[in-house]
This record gives sequence, structure tokens and C-alpha cells, in this order.
Amino acid sequence: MESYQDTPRYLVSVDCVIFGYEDEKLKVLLCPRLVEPNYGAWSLMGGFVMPEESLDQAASRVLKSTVGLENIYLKQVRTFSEPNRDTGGRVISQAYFALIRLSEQDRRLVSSMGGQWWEIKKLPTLIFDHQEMVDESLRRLQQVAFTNLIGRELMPEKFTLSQLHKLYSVVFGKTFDSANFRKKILATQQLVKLDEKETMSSKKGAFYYRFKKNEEEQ
Amino acid sequence: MESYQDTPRYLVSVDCVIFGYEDEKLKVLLCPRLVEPNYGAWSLMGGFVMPEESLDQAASRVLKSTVGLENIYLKQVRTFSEPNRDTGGRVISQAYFALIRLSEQDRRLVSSMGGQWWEIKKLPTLIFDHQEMVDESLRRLQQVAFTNLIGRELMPEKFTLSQLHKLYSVVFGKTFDSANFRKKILATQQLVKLDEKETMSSKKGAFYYRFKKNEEEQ
DNA sequence: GCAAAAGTGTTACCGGTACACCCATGT
DNA sequence: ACATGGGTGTACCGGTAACACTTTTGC
Repeated sequence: MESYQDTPRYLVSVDCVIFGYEDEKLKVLLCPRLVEPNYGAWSLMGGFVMPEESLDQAASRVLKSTVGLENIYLKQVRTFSEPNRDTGGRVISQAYFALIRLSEQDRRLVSSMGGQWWEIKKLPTLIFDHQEMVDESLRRLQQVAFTNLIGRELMPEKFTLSQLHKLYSVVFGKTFDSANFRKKILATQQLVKLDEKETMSSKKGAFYYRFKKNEEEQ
Repeated sequence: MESYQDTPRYLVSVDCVIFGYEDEKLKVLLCPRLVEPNYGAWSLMGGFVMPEESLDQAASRVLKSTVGLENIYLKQVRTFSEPNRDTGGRVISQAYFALIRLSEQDRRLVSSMGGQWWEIKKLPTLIFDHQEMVDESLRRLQQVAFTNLIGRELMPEKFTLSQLHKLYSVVFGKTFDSANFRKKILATQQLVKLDEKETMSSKKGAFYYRFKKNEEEQ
């Protein structure tokens, strides 16, 4: 039984700001639009919400179908709902941001729809309000990075403190004192020092670290 | 011209957690539902989104039509979208939280629809996921109160530091050291000390303060 | 030996917390 | 005079910023 007769209904979509980290750059996945209007213009990964799924599930589905990954870090950013934001009709869109490990993406799948990773500071012109979605997502990411510890989702399995330091510098667009950075990071006790060293980028070599698994005692 | 044919459409609503402060209690406005299903059950103030308005505008309209106020502090909380959250049909709802000065409400309007203010810790059973909306809104309010300074919207024009202290105690459900509280609050430089004293609740009398207007130099 | 990155140590400062204490006044 | 809430001062602690310093190793 359905109540609420004669009430207007709307298209509802999710748009995902998918962040990845590679070559010491923070990147966002963009895709040429596959539908009119603005066919071919650069756009975030998105999709309409299906009748049997929640918005979170819709966003997960988009992630699965665009980069081939499941159980991804996903957070609501904000709902974008200006009546004329989409020139093709009224669409209310929930923006999400996602963090993925670039090495784990399904590159074939991504390229099959023309997906490309763009450095966040050098994006092309995006459709509608997608640039705003990216901007707000970055701010959220900074917020998260400030209180928690990012990297678990963006960095490879093992990494050096210098590499993590670099990630933070890129996310915030400024450099942190590296001595203080390592102390602060290690104080969180979320990292485990490995026996192995990374020797490519320095003569002395830097120890690898990895994030503790959830099971491991904090 | 309308693109996106054959794509499912949904009812979209906003639900507002309207906070007020009175008698040293944090209160939320509830209303008996005026529509089926669950006619008469306690519910947040809400409404469906109209074709020509954004979600923010819809929320503002709800505020205007329920407490008679405009230009109200309103923030998105989260979108609630479980397919079966509303037993009357699929409704995707954006939760908002609002802060108002209880003395300024249109009491006649509020009571005309049976609206009642409930102490936040003693709410009746709410429909659907509205309790969850309240819980998340309170958490947001605490977050805001932590970083900024709440009270501008909740307190009367002039108030004593003790009264503001009490508000914070109620919002966080714990007491703060009052000596430190006043120092911290005054350090923000957002308050102006008035010449007048409040003499009802103490023999010595406490000075009134008010918030600086935006124009005043910070 | 020197450059370059890894990693450690030292100091100063700032904000928060705890708490002792003084003030004004109605009863 | 004393109880009550208003209001101030101070000592301490922990986190952070700034920066000097040591270590390792390839060239």
C-alpha cells in the first residue's frame, strides 16, 4: 500500500568523489558523461538510486561498477538539490567521498568507460556542481585526516613514514615539520614497524610500517 | 526538456530537529502526525520537497510554517534513505537541525498543529527513524558547540555567564568547571559585557552579556 | 668527505584543568 | 554572620611547534 498520493517525485542520484594517491599526488577519478545532456563532459562517478537500495548502497554499487572494489571507505558529504543544478531535469544528488588504494582498482574496468585519474589541483571543467562536490569532499578529507589518521585506505600495505608525511603534505597543501610528524603519528600507536627497509629513495633506508589490523590490540 | 526517461523517482522530504532552550532544559519540537500511516504518532516537523525549491529552502519553509520564524540557523545532518524506513511508501528524507529562540516562536501557530516541546532526554516514541535523527543532531550540536560558540541562537538577547554555562552543561550532559568556562568563553571575544545585572538568582548579581553583532569588530 | 634522507633530542610555549580564594549581598 | 552564587588568580600538566643534532650510506 502506498500513501502520499499526488506528491511530486524526483530523480535521486549519488555522485562519488573517489580519491586515490599515486606518484605523491592526490587524485580524483573522473569519467566522460555517457548520457545527455553534456554527453562527454567530465563528471564524477555517479548513478541513480534504485528502488530497493539505500543511498549508501547506491554509492557502494557505483564504486563496485566503476573501480571494481567492495567494502570501500565511503562517507556522505552533502546533498545537492538546487532545482536547476542538472540541466537535464530535476535531480537531487547525494555527494559521497571515497578513499581507495589505486593499486587495487580494476584498471580494465576503469578505462573501459574512459575513467581517468586527475590530480586534484588540476581538474578540468566539471559538469553542474561537481567541482563544488570535490571541494567539499577535500575539506571533509582534511577534517578526517586531522582527527583520525588517514592512509589506511590510501597508502599501500607497507609504507615509510616519509611517504605518509608526503601524503599529509599533499592533502593539506602544506608541509609539516617531519620530526614532529613522526612523533605524533607514532604516538597514535596505530602503526606497526616492520623489519624491512625501503632503500630506493635514500641511502640510509627507511623502515616500512603498516597499519594495525582491527584485531590487533590497540 | 527532460532527459533521464524511465528512471525511478522518489518522494523526498526534509525532517527538522528543532532545538530550543527553556527552563534550563534542551528541548525538541514534536508534532502529532497529520497523515497516514501512523496518524497521530509523535514525529519531527517535516515536509515534502516542492518542485521549485532546494532542500534548504524546503527546510526553511517547514520552519516558517511550524514556528513562524525565518532566517533560522539550519544545517544538514544526514540523509536517511533505507527503502522501508517509511511504512507509507519510499521516502528519502534529509534530516536538518535547527536552533531557535523559544521566546520568538509563534506559539499560536505551534499549538494550532499540536506541536509540543519535549525535553531531549525524555522524548516519547517517535515514528520511523526520527529518534536516530534526533540523536545524530544532538551529536552535531555538541560538535558545533565544541568548536564555535553556541548560544547566539538559543539564548535570549542578554544572559549571564552562569546561564550560558548551564546551557553547555545541558547540551553535553556534564558540568564544566565554571571558572575555566568563563575564561574560555570570554577569550573568544564574542561576548559584550553589559552594564546591567541579573539579580534574581544570586545576591551579588551577575552581569548580563550579549553576543557581538556581525558588524562589531571581532 | 660530503650530500641527503632517516631518525632522535631539547626547549619553549600555549591551552586546558584543578582548585584555592576573594567579593557582594539578602536573609 | 553566614550562606550563596559571582568572579579572579595560580600552579601544574600534556601536547605541539621550532629547531639543533646524530646516523647511515652511496657517490
